[in-house]
Amino acid sequence: MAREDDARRAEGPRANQKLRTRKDLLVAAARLLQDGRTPTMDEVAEAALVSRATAYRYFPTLEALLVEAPLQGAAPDAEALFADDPSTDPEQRVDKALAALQRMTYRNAPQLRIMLAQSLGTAPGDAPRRQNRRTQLIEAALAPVREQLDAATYRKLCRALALVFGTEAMIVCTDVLDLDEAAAREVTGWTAQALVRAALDDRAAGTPRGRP
Amino acid sequence: MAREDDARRAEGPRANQKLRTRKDLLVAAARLLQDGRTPTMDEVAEAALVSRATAYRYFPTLEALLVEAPLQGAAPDAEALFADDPSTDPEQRVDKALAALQRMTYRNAPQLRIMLAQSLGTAPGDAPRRQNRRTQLIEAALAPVREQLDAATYRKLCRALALVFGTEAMIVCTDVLDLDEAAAREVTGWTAQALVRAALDDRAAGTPRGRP
DNA sequence: TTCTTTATGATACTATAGTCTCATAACGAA
DNA sequence: TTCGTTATGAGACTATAGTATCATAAAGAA
Repeated sequence: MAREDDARRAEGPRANQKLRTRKDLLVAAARLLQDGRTPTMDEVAEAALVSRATAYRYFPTLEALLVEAPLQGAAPDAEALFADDPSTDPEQRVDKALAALQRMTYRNAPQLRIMLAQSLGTAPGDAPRRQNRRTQLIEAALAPVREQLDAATYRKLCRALALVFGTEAMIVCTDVLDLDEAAAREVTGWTAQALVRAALDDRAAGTPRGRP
Repeated sequence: MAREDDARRAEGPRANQKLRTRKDLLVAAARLLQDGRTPTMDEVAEAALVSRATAYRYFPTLEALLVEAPLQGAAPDAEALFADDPSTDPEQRVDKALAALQRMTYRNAPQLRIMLAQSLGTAPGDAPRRQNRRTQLIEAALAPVREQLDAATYRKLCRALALVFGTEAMIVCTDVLDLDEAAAREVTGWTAQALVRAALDDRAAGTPRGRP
């Protein structure tokens, strides 16, 4: 019984002790990740006041530990974000959702980089599905106009916005374009706005590719 | 003279020998990467018929070697792509460039995934720069309209298109949206087209945010 | 050919990831 | 309290990344 790959639901004896140890490791990892560098398993274990062997008893790899480390400010909840927002302007709502997600993304950039790198390593087929925050957010922002667009256009807009909304867009802005957060905000905001308008124009024009 | 961090331009004596060794390492790495797994420095060195120590004389890290490994079908050369293309329609040219890059991207998807994962591992500051194919391609496609746009709009359009043109867009389409290559082509094509039009509309409207 | 220069190979070294084993200390029940 | 169970700590072990050093073989010039 040396290995217990998933101790998420602490069962059996000493459940509380195991939950505490697990939480201590995750909190320690998150705290070290905030500094922007990838800690070693030794460092996380030391910060959590446990031995390295124990750390490996709870997480099979260092990455598994880092990936589960809690994100600061949690994910922006789609429903909460628009709960008391009477606006029906899709551009405004999309911009609001994008801003919220981007704030979270940049705040947790080091962790998200590691999580993305991890998911890239495994084959896309058999891989554990990536958690998908963006789709909910995008659909919530577009809710007021969903009925105004035909299904194909709506789906296309959702997909196009997914290119702008996630960690990957942050990676492009940082690593390829060398932009800071404010500049990234500007570019992604303009892009999202252009896409929403284009979808609405598609509706107005009738034919998908038609121009006046 | 143990280290020679950048032997790209072989200078001094035995220039040819050094060029050959360097090329052998890159070719070996590329061949191993085709299989979809990340090779060790030992494996690359052995495949290239050199010692591990020599491999480190040419590339400071394994990552630096893998990142420079050549891709199948080379990168679509921006100048060659538009050399005998008289078209000045920016939408058409952008679409052509996007199609060419995407073909290459999907052809080398496994290798590009590894390369991206590698580059994500290191901090964005001190990391070895990622090779950047997309910017040249985008600028070549937009050459005919560059003068028609003010500098800020042009720059914004280039950056926005960078979100759609690279490996990251392929990752989003595959891992998040679960699209095949054809569907990805459709979404990115529509997105790029919308962005080009939006930039041209910005010009027509005078004020960046104005709508008729 | 011979000699100098230098790219290379061999090897040892440290640091970290990850696995495994065993002894111990702490928990929880009696 | 005592006692059995078990989470933990300590440490050895392998594999790989990366560095450093020294001897050798090969290139190129005389």
